[in-house]
This record gives sequence, structure tokens and C-alpha cells, in this order.
Amino acid sequence: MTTESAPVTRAERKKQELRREIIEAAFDCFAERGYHGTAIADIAARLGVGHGTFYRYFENKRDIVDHVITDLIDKIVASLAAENAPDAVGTLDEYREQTARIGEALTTIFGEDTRAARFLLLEAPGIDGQMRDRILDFHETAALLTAAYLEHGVQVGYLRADLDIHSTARAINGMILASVISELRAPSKARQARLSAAIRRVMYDGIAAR
Amino acid sequence: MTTESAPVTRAERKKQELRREIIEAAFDCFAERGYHGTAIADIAARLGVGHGTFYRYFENKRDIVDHVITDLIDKIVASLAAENAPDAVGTLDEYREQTARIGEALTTIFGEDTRAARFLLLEAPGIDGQMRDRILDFHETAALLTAAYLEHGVQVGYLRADLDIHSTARAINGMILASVISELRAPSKARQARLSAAIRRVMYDGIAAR
Amino acid sequence: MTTESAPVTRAERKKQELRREIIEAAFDCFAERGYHGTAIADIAARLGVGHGTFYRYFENKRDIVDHVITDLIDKIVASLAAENAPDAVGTLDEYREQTARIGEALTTIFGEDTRAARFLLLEAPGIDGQMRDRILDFHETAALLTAAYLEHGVQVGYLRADLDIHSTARAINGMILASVISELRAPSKARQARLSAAIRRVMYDGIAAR
Amino acid sequence: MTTESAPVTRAERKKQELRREIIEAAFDCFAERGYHGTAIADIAARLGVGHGTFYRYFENKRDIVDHVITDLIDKIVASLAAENAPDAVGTLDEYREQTARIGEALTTIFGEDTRAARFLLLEAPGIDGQMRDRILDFHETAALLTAAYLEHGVQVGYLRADLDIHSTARAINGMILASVISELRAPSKARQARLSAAIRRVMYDGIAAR
DNA sequence: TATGAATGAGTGTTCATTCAT
DNA sequence: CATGAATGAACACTCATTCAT
Repeated sequence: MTTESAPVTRAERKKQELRREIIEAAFDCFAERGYHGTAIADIAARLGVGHGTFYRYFENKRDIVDHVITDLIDKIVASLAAENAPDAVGTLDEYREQTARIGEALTTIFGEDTRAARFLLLEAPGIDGQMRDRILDFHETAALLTAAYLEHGVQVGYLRADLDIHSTARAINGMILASVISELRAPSKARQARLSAAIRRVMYDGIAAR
Repeated sequence: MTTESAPVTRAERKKQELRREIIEAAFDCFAERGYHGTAIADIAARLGVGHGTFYRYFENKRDIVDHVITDLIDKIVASLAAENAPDAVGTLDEYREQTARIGEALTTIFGEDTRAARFLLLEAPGIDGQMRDRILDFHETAALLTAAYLEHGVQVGYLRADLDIHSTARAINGMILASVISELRAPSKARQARLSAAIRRVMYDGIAAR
Repeated sequence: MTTESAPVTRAERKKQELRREIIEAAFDCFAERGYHGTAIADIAARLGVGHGTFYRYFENKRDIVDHVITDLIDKIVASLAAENAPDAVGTLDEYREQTARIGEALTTIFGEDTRAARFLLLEAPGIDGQMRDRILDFHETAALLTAAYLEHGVQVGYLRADLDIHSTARAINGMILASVISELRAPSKARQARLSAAIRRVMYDGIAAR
Repeated sequence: MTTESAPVTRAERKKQELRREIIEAAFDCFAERGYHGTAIADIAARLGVGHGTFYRYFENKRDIVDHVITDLIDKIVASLAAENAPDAVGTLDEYREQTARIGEALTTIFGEDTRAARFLLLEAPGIDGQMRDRILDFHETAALLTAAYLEHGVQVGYLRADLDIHSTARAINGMILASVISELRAPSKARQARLSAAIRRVMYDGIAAR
């Protein structure tokens, strides 16, 4: 039951494979030396192919970085989506657990290899205005994702009924962002865990004394 | 009997003035076309001076962007410091008010001219590893600043005694960051105000239903 | 079954050819306008190629002048070595003849195209300290070459047994150098012949009256 | 009995003094970093004067190197002329002694400070065609100087009557040149002395076995 | 007269992109 | 289809020279 939607012939498959390899090599290079510090020849050399070949797979340098970004975002979304769905929980305690699970997933994604986060959050936005907008859109999309969780919580009733869902989603994502940035500066499992706990504490209890 | 402390002669004053103008012109250019998209000649042309002049005031292209960043950070710190000191408040209500004031100050700084935030947060980190580290350090410094407010609150007693001050400070700054990023994507006074309120709500009450 | 040792493919051959052409064009330019007066673009333009092409064949400007020098020295050594070997003679008369032949060879090399000598002796040493040392080494190597002739003569017995071979070799080379310099100033076959004769006269008879 | 030919007033004297200092500073710089490696600002900085001042004393960069050369040549000629006059000797033995004295004088001039010789023989000729010609003329002038000694020797009778005076003068100067060059490569009093002896040996006895 | 700020011509070098093989 | 040779636009940076103060 093959879904012959995309590649058919062996040649076609090979091509897709190389295309993928180029994207990965490009990411490696960009992560190592930055977008402007990377020459097309570097990417080709890393793969051991002629740098003319590059242009058979991608329009130009700007083109590939777009694909690298798409690739990264897809991976992040996939590994998050795989874990949890917003409507998989029914009580605040379950929600807390889910929150913790998501936190762990993010920690795994960004903690193991900081290159993705570094590239997405720090390198890419400086490439040009268009890329900057893409990254800003990504933040927005992430906020919508978080909003879905909040919305479910409000509907089910374990989250405050008067919650400004979209604004709060942004705020929560901001805390996650802070966590990622903190890791980028100097990775530390311990600090990361403390920060994660503090974020959840803020979320559930606020900061004020009772 | 002149009382000027630093630049005395008129020539000296002129020099300082031009130096400042170059920094500003550089910021304008960088904000418009990005660091890599800006040629030294562009900066000079904007001022109507020969591009050789640039090199009388700055070592090289990398040198000036450092000064531009320093300049920006100084301005931000100054405008925040001017408003509020951590120990100026004694009760939770006063603290809420101070928080709101700081929020407004940030809104003013970043809202009126998004270029500073855009450059600092999105453009600069992509310049090179050193600059990226500088910006990450800036985040850290900002967290320390926020931590000072939290610490005062804990000492005076209007904030939870068991607060993980530094982690919470990072979390709070993350929310502010989210707010700034949201403005960068699409400025909107209304959304900004809602987000600001949501952040304060999260801070003081958490998100859970009671 | 091709028998070429080094460059096999046609592309490879073409490449070697262009490389050689660049060296020659560079020499032409350097000889005409001096090293510092020559821009890479000049060299490329002389060949009718883009100046980026230059950098596919040589590291940088300093690199090519080294190759030009190597090329020149090789040519000189080759055309001298081709003529005479130190141990090809057995008597003083034969030695005199050999000396004359070498003199003529040198006259041919340097007389026909003064550019080589001019570049090697007058232009190159001023390029930088490293090149100066190379040229000084060249003088030294030439002295060793001459010393080999003297040594043979001493061994066979037609030259003075107590000859300070290396010092005398340097002295003789100095006279040759004077001859070359004299030609560089104002070429003249007649003067050149007289100088050549005078050198041989000094060598064999000294200058003192008997 | 002052011969008020040149500077009169104190201002005038000061000016001449500075002019001289600039020439010396320029020589120092040129000797250290070469002509092309020296900026006018370097020369001025070495004297602690503004580099605009330079242009009040010399037309341009090319102008001063001419004066530096003139200065060097004058010094060399002076220190040689001071020692010996061609007609101060009457016999071959006296001539040998004079030759040795001149050799020592040259050794002193060039041996103590190789910078002069290095600049004159290796650096200057590469500056431009005009300078190259000046240096070649210097060689010629030196040959004429030597020729005067030879001519006197022939007239008095202690040198071979049939000597080709001008050619032989060039040959002898070539040997001296070789000596200087040898010192430039690697100074060594011992080698210098041996070379000096070998030159005199060649001059008086030739190299052939008797 | 001395100064040094301003200038811009000049140049080495990089690299994205094209295209003939 | 893969290659890499060729290209030239682009740009950072230097420095001799001028000239207002």
C-alpha cells in the first residue's frame, strides 16, 4: 500500500536524499559559522560534491536557508505534537503533568543540541527582513499552539474562566523563551530545572505572598 | 574658567559630536538594511562625509557596531533606571504600580521606535559569536536587574518568601521579551496593553482557577 | 595509453597552461610598472581574464611574485647548467674557454632581455624582507655554483692551490654582477665585451704590473 | 669670517634642523619597513610632529626619498674621500696599503650599520624607474671613482700599462659589491676579512696557478 | 607656521552565481 | 546530471595629500 505521492524512480529517490543532505550540511555550516560566514562552497565541500551541484537543488543561498528553517520548525513542531494534544487532559493535575512533559520535551529538543535554538532565535532573524518576519511568525504560531492548551483548560474548567487566552499564551511562551535563551548562554541542567520549576510556580501560583 | 570636564577645546567638542553622529548614522543604516547589508560608505554617505573619515573615528566596521550596541543598552538602562528603584516601594500594591510603570516605560522605549529592540534582539545576535554572547549577557544582566526588584519584595514581605528569585526573574523577563517581540511583529497599542495586563495577572494570580 | 606524467586530462593541461600564462603576465607587469605599481587587475586584464580568476591560481599577490621569482631563477640556472659542468675541463686553457662560454651565456640571458636581471636584482629585493632574503640567498647559491668551478680547478691543478675558494667565488660573482648592472644601466655590446675581457684579465693575471 | 651663504636667522636655522631630522627619521622608517611600508604619518610620528608639517619641508613622499638617497650617497662619498686621494701613493706597496685602507673604510661604513647599504642597493632600486636609474648612476659614479685610482696607478707605473681602466674599475667595484651583499645576508667579521683578502689576492695575483 | 581633520582614489580579496564540458 | 572554472560586483580598509584653523 505505497502512497506514490512523491518520489518514484530510484533516481528520484536519490535526488530527494541529496537534497536532504544538502539541507543538513547547510544547517551544520550555518550553525558553525553563521549564515554570512558560510559560503556555498563550504556546504558543498562538507558533502564532498561540487558546488555547482548546489544550484541544481536550490535556487540560491537565500533559498536554502529558508528550507533549513522550515526543516527546523517542522522538527520542533513534530516532536511537540507527538507528545501531547491539548485535549488529552481533563484536570488541573493532569494539566500540570502535561505542562511538565512539554517542558521536558522542549528541554530535550533544545538542551541536547543548542544549535537549532541558536540558529532559529539568534542567527536567522538577522539574515534579512523577510526571514525576520518568518521567525516572528513562528513565535506567533507557537503562541497559538500554547493558546490551544489554555483554551482547552478554560473550557474544561481547570483554568481561570476570565483568562485572556492569547495574551497569556504569549506570556507563557515568553517564559519558555527565557528558559531557552538562558540555556543558550550557558547550558546547565540544574539551572534549567530550577527555571522550569519557577515557571510552573509562576503559572499556577503567581508570585505574590498569600 | 570653563567648567567642561571632558572635551575642552572647540575642536574636541566637534570631534565628539561627529563621533556621536556616526554612531547614530550607523544605527540608522543597520536598522534599515542590517549589519551585513550596510557598507561603511553608506554610513558616511548618510552623514555627507567621506568614508575615509569613518576610519578616523572607529577601528573598523565591527568596532562601530559594538559602540552602537553599547549606546542602545545605555539608553535602555538609563530610561529604566530613571523611573524606578527597586527599594522605592513598600507594599504589594505599590509594587504592582511600579510594575505597571516599568511596563509603561518599556512600552514607551520599545513601542515608539521598534528599531532599537529589533536591532538588539533580532539583528545583533546574528553578527558573530562575540556579539551573540554580548546580547546573551545583556539578557542576563536584565535578569539580575529584575531579580533586584524581586529580592526587595521578598525582603519586605510582599512577595512569596520561598521565591526562586533568579529563576523567577528570568521567567518574568521572558514575558516582557514576549511582549517586545509581539510588538516587533505588529505594533498594536491595544494588544500590547492586553498582554501587559495578562503578564501582571500571571505574576500576581497565576493562571489556575481558584 | 597516454604517456603524460603529470597533467593527464585536457582540462588539467589547460589549467597548467593558464597558470603559466598568469606567471608570465605577472612578470610582464612587474617588469613594466614594478611590483607595487601593478594591480592584480592589471595582470588579469593583460590576459583578458577576470581578475577573480587570478585567485583561483594563486593565493594572493605576494604568492605570485614568489612564483615569478622561482620561474626566473629556474630559467637562469637551467640555461647555465645546460652549457657547462664544472668537471668538463682539464686545463687552464680549457677553463678559460669555459669561462668565456659562461660569460657569453650570461650575456645572452641578461643581454637579450634585461627585464629578468632588472627584476631579480633591482626590483624584487625591495618587495619585502622575505623576498630580500630570497634574493640574497640566490646570490649565495650562485657563489656556491661558482665555487664548484673553482674547486675543480684547484683539484685538477690549474688554479692556485691556496685559493680561498668560497671567498674568491663571491669575488668573481661580484664582477659578473657588476657586468650585469652595467648592462642594466645602458646596454652596449661593445662595453659588455670589454668588461668581460677585463674580468677575465683580472681573474687570470691580476692587475699589477709585472 | 662666517660665510653667510645659507641660513641666517635663528628661525632659518631651526628650519634646516627640522628638515634634517625629517630626512633622518624618514631613513629610519624606510630602513625598518621599506619605502612602501612606510607612511608619511610614521615619519612624522617618529619625530613627534604633525604629519602636515612634513609637507612644509618636502613636496611629497617621493621627494623625501630622493633626499634620503642624496644624503646617504654624500655620506659614503665623504667618508671615502676623507681617507684617501688617488694620487697619494707612489708605489704598488703603498697602493696595496691604500686599497686595504679603503676596504677597511668601506667595511666600517657598511659593516657597522647595514641599513645604508641595504637601502641603497636593495630597497631603493625598486621604488620606481627614476630611482632605479639614480642607483645605477651611483654605481657608475663609483666606477669612475675607482677608475681614478687605477688611472693614477697606471700613470705612475705600478699598475699594468694596458689596463682597461674603466672596465677593470667596474670589475673591482663588483667585487666590493659582492662583499657588501655578503655582509647584508649575514654579517660576519671573519668572512668579511677573508673575502677582503681574496679580493685583493685576485686583484694583484689573479687566480691562476703559476 | 604647525597641525591634524577630512578626503577619496585605489586595491586586494571574497564569493554568489553562471555555464561549458 | 554533475562539475568546477570563470566571472565581476561588492566592499573593507589604507594613506598620500590638501587646507582650514
